[in-house]
Amino acid sequence: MRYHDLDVINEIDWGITVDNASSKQGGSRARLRDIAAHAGVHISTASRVLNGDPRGEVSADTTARVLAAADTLQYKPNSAARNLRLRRAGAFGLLIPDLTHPTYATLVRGALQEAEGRGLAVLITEVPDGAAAIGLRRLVDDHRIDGLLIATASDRSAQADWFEGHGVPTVYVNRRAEGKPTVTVDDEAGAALALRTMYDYGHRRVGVISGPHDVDTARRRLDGFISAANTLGIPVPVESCGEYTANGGASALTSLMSDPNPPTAIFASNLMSGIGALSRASAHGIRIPDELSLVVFDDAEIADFTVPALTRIKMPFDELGALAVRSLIEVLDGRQARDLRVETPPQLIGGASLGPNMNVGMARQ
Amino acid sequence: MRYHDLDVINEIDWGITVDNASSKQGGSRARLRDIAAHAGVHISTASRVLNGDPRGEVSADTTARVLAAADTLQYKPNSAARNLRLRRAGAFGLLIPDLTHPTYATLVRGALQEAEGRGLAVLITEVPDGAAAIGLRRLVDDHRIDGLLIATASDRSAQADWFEGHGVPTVYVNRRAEGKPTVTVDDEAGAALALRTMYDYGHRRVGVISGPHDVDTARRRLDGFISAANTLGIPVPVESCGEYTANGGASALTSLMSDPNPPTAIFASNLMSGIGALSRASAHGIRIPDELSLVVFDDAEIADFTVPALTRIKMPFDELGALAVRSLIEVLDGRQARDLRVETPPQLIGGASLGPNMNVGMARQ
DNA sequence: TGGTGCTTCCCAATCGTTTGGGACTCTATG
DNA sequence: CATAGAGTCCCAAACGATTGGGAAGCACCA
Repeated sequence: MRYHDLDVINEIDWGITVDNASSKQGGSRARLRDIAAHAGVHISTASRVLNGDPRGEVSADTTARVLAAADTLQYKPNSAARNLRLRRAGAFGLLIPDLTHPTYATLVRGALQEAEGRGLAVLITEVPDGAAAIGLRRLVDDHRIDGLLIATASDRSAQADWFEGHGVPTVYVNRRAEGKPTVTVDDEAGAALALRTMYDYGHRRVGVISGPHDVDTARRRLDGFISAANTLGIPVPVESCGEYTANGGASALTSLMSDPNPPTAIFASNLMSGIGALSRASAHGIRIPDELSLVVFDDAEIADFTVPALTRIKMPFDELGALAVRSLIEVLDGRQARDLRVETPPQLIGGASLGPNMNVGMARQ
Repeated sequence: MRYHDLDVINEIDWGITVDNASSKQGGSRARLRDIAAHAGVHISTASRVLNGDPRGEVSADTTARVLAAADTLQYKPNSAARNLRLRRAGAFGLLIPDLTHPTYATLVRGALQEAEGRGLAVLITEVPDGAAAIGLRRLVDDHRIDGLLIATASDRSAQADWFEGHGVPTVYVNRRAEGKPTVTVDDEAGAALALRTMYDYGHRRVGVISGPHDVDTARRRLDGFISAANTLGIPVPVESCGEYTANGGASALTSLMSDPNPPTAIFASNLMSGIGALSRASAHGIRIPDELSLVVFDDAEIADFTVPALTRIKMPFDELGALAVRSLIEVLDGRQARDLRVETPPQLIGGASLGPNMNVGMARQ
């Protein structure tokens, strides 16, 4: 009876007067029937020209008339009707672990824009790592989404099983997953860029604040960092496993700097842990970048306003979101898209947390 | 032909084999028809019991049978079909200016949770202030949303006209608007809390970094701050109009501190401008909180990891999002909801950027 | 017997599209 | 002149739900 009784809904009635009697410009939207009448053709013919039917057996003349009618009447197909007939939803789900993280926000932005351009809706759902995605399940149950973008890097998000069990086409975003379509950025290259930049500044003893080992991005960033170090022939970086959180970064920094032979530069493999590390360094009275250089993975406006501003690696997460949408579309089209990667190279953003290695003795170690 | 040709779509075919012949547990979902058959009643009867039809003329026995059938077959109504019949979308649009701002993320989170609990979808759209909401317009054109939540505080977002012209029920979130349903938090109380706290710490000469005057929240926070100052009988705060951005906050701080008689405490009326101010203070060599206290409006994880951590006013933005959804539902139900306000009081979060006024001479001014 | 009133359920139209299967009009060809 | 084959377009059945309007069954009463 009332709108909000969604499970008990019978009638809805708000302002929008629906003029049933072949209304043209009247209160309501033009239906296909209207434009068919206006063009003097059958409704199915109208549908065919509007959809570019593959049979393509409608004359140029009628095509023009229908198009003109659709234009003057400002016809917009009713997506509910179309979706019903087509047995689809015209929407994707997008699962992210945390809305407040700027990195995910950027990804979401990219996905939204790409989807918008294709007339697709994106239903965003926030599901903290380890939590059950009940809201998302409901979306699936209600046939509200055709496919799912899972942008959670953690292996321990048990979501996947349920959705696969229900036959929801899925693309994994920002992580690799065995035998499943994935979309990633070049995390290895980003981490390698961080290391090479540190190297160029004379740092030879470097540390890395890694993320949890059950998080795919954390593994790949660590790999990229270490193998770049190997390539340049500097000692294996000392690692401390953070939690991809500010607190994790903070305690990781303490841990790294309590080494008898501490690093002169540290790479934090995500933004929040980098911010936490910066904060903790300040608490320890470690001056950055004079005594310790810091480079963080990920970029956000905030990084320009820490003290000092963070030197950072900017990854194309907006493109990642967009590519994810395209990839899911391909999956839905039946094309087996596998591991896609955004090829836009990582970008070093200046900041002021990276400086030359002052510890000359170390430089030649 | 292919999924992505949304304007040219004819057929869709991915894995999900649809078993047309009265499938029960078969590949596809159970339809209403299936549970009707299973319960041995007509489809309309099934619909009536499942929806709690107001006519209420179905016997207890059949009711039980239908319910049982729906349970065993795990019936979930097809939302496209229901929406078509009901001439609605079962979804709201949510317009926010910037996804990466944690404040909006919190609001979004609250709205999502509330909507999820009611079986509603929320389509989030990011529209920077001053930009055209083309994506959102498309959602309206496609009948994809029943109503709209506009969470942009800026007056100069010209969106509203178009949507009102198209008869889209709208609720304004986080701002007041003449003659329109709005939902807000108690910005005045938050700002007043900031001032009273500063006062308690002995500050008498205070400054405020305000937001743009054409932004409603900025006006209300400034009002709350100033009138609290009046109440306590301390001089009218010096104001500098920022831009609600870090850069704006930074230059506002410079401006305030270049006063011959600078404030001993500053209130930044949003998070980013506060962070910008903090950064700039550091650049000026102003020690916080020893030489200058800083209290910011809004809360986010990041505020705990600036140096020093920010003393801040936390507002219930998640509740705001939830209330906004409820308000829009009321509007759709025809009830004229006007200016709602989340009554949860603002909360002061410690941090370390507020300290006692060291400038004793000023304290008694 | 026939009429009235309840209770309980079924019928069928409808929401707005898409699409396989004809039906009709030409023109070309044997 | 009959027939075939294009070229166009219309018909009608879906997609899966909701709902006003009966219809059937039964009890009651005159």
